Amino acid sequence: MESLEYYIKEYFGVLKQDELKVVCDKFKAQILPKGAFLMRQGQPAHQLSFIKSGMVRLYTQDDGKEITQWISTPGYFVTEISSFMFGGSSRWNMQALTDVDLFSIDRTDYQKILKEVPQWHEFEKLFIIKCFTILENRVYNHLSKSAEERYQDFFKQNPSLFNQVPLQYIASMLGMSPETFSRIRNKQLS
Amino acid sequence: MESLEYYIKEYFGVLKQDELKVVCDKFKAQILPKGAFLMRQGQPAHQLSFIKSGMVRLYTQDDGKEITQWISTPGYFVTEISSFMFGGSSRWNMQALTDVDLFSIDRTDYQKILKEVPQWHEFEKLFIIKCFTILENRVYNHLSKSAEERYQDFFKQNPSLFNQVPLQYIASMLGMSPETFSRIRNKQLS
DNA sequence: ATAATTTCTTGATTTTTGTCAAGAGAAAGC
DNA sequence: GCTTTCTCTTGACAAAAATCAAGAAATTAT
Repeated sequence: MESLEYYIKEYFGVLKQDELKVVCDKFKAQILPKGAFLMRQGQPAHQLSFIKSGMVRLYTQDDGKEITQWISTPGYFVTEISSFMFGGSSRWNMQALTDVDLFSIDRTDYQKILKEVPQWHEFEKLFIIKCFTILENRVYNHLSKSAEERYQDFFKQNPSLFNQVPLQYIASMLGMSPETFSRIRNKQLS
Repeated sequence: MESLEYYIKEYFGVLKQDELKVVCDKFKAQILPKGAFLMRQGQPAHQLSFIKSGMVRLYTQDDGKEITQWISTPGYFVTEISSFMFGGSSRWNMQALTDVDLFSIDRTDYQKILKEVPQWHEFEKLFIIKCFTILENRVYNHLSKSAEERYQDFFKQNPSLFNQVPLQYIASMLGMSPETFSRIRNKQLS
């Protein structure tokens, strides 16, 4: 649980120690084997999870082809926020790429946080603004950069991911075919 | 000011009438001529604006080339949220594409809203989650769709924009060259 | 109204990226 | 260990998109 406390402090700002405990206690440890689904496209997102170890892939499957939206790694939170907050159905699948250790909270418990930590809305707000800003940069990358530049930028920021997950998923997430990814990769190595 | 009240209700949820007044009164009418800048890349974003009429382009200029991130239209809010909320410098320029009628609020006044409308953090949170969700879809479009599909989707949702602003800006914002945009457009018309 | 500037289109060409197919390599299952 | 399955690479080719250049069209300024 220590890691969760650490990251909640990091992402959500400085809570009082007792508040931090209130929040963390609502998260429950959860273990999922490789291949298991945390969430299914078209169904409601009933939980928010913090990844303690392992990796989770967010992807959509539309008329056959799969698009990997994101790969979540230890130390990050993961959910389909629109569905989790407003109800409605999730736009993507969330599947464990490896065995995964999580701390998860369901919608009901999540809503109880507010009763005990009045500032919670503010923390959420600040957290989501940061996420929003990162996404804006991601859009910018697609407007201004070639596949090769997107590869390089992402590799610089996440070198370790490249030997932990199937590269085709990283390719998809960066908006290129596996073949293009492979060729760029080859060029970089030599 | 009626339109501002209407949209604040629409975006930020149902406030009490007196709270709504508190919020709206902090926004000041502002008129900018075509070509004027609301904000400059590299400088702090000191205001949040609601567009009453006219259009505003958000763009970056890096090593010569210009990337249009977004074109904001009447009924929407516009700022560089990271800079506005956290300080630091704005990632893009905001320039009036036409004469523009705004209601604007500066950071100082914005922060005062909280003192008078305790729920404001929550409204902001919900608002930003919606924006975040829209951005996620925009990323998805770049991962999964061709230039032509992005054109068609955007045209369906914003047909009126196409005869109101220079098309090269729309092209950039959709992640394609003006020439590609022009050819797709030609194909659609015939 | 005319001139100057900006924007848009079009063609020719190059570059980038995707697709298809086959095989090599790695990982998982038995 | 061996087999099966999944993943990655490579080549040949096709398609998509960018670039360059020139001219047409539209807008703005004078």
